[in-house]
Amino acid sequence: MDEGVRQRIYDYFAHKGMRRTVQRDAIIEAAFTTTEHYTAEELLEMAHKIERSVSRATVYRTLPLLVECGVLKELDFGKDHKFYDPNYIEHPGHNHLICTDCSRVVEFEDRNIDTLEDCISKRLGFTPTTKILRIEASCDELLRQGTCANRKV
Amino acid sequence: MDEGVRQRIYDYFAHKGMRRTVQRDAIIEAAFTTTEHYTAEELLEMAHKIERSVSRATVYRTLPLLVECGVLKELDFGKDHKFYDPNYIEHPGHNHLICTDCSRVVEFEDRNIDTLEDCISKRLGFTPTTKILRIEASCDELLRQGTCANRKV
DNA sequence: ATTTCTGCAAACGATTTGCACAGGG
DNA sequence: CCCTGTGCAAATCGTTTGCAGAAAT
Repeated sequence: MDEGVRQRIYDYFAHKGMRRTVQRDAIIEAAFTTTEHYTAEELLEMAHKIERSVSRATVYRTLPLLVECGVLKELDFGKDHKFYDPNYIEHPGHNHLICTDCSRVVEFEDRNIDTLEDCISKRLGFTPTTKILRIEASCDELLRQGTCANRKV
Repeated sequence: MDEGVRQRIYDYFAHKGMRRTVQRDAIIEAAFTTTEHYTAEELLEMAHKIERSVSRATVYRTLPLLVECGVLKELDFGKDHKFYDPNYIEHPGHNHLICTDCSRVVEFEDRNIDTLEDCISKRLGFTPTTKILRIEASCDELLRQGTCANRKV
């Protein structure tokens, strides 16, 4: 995982008078050795492989801290459970397109959308702090060829 | 409430072989006599004033039907509970800006955003079905004058 | 020694569901 | 009559929390 991120987390924890523990280390390690989105449950599973003593409670207690500290982004896909996105630090402005056919999530950035969002906010008398754009869409390839290759972009 | 909406709901219900009941009538009435967003619990409270016999279960059973039928939109503000938006039929493309200072929700439409979202989707090889844009923002007026008038736009 | 952390299991809160009865067609 | 709709209360499920012991500083 990126050492800058690790340092940022430790600094944040230290700043809050929080201690370093094997459980938290394992959770942090697990949280940033993937670029995929995950749920709390999935993170527990990943952290558990690194350190057997990690419990569900500690995962749930650590996740909000990572979000607070700005290294992890909480996502709301309209499902019952939340998702967490470790790619947020590298691509802070990225958005999500979810394929309604295969549930694949495509991340994308667009400077024009960003600018437009800022303009609209300003016009309404606000300064944006968080902008969430989620597009649900059907796969054109599936429509044309009857098969969704689930290809990486 | 709008009679076209009412008719659309009854047609949809009839089409599904569903019956008309005082409880559902009360829920529908309550759902469209406001232009505000509400939670299932709040809708129960409103429907309850119209017809005392409406129960929580029936509200929860009716809400998805109204969403399915396209007259109500389910919103995800990242809170624990869902919100429902009765303004969706009149302004299908509208988006939400949430004030982080006073929690007020401002609805807005923007043709440029719409077009841009379609273009991006196409470029990625998809056809958008649902586009959700949510902006969280701080109030400029509050910043300048130290007070947020919570004014209507 | 002092304070934060931990796992466990119980609690939580919004939503869903099984059931037996009520009521629309 | 038949079949759908209902309220109630219990169940569900992701997440949170109280607690007593464990570990970090």
